[in-house]
Amino acid sequence: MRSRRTPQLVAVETVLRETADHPTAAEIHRRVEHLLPQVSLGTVYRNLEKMVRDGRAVPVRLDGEATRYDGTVAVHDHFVCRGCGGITDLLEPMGPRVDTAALERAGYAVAAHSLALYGTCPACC
Amino acid sequence: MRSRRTPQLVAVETVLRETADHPTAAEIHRRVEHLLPQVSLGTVYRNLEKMVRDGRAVPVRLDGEATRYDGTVAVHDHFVCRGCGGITDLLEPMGPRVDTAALERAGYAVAAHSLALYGTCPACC
DNA sequence: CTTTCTGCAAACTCTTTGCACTCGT
DNA sequence: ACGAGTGCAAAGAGTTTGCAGAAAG
Repeated sequence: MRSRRTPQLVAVETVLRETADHPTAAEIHRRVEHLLPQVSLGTVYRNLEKMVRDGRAVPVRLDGEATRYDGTVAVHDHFVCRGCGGITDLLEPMGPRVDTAALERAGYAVAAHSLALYGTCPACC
Repeated sequence: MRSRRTPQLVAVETVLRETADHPTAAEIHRRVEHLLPQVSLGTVYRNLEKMVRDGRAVPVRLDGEATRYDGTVAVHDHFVCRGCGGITDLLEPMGPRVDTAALERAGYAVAAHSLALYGTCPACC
């Protein structure tokens, strides 16, 4: 037996898949309670952790806030609007180009990166 | 009276200025205790916070770890080695180029960014 | 049936804060 | 001497974990 598809796991997956924002564990818990009233926060954390391990969710850590979870699994960056607080996924081809040529030339092997851009989004003028 | 130059503040500044690594508040506390044996962790936090407000230190948040503090105040990025765990400041001209042209064209105003690169440093081959 | 998963609550880590006292200026 | 700063210890926020019972396969 490897992994069980419990209603709690399904509910967390559903919530994360059906949202465009980047909810924290507490926010996900609140939304899951809608479907499964007695779900515990600990279980939400355990299922999020499992989804991250399985590559079905991505934890996003910004500033001094709690960890947020992203259902968009493809490699991408984030834009954080200082006006509305919204977090936008930056996927290709809109995403920024990160050029690490100088670094690689110096002997660093770059395997991944984590990039958040801060500023004002079009809606916040 | 605006701001006092207490021995505790001076000690935190000294520790942060004289280190190349990126210590956490707890590590800074341990090193400061060397100079001022009875310093409290709360005071270290308060002085770090003050230095950050004054632009004399930069908080660095990576992964799931505690906040680290960087005495290098110039805008720069970080490289985190998965081999040795070391964190390297990436200053010009070695730092990566982040090209946000596509984003700006779409109406986003980018004011700042936070970028960490992960991989293997030259020393860890 | 077995083993993973759950709910609950306590524990843990990191950080902040209230209070009375201290000490720069 | 006055108020910013300090030590201490308690409180907060976020996250993890031990345990006994529930339930998926």
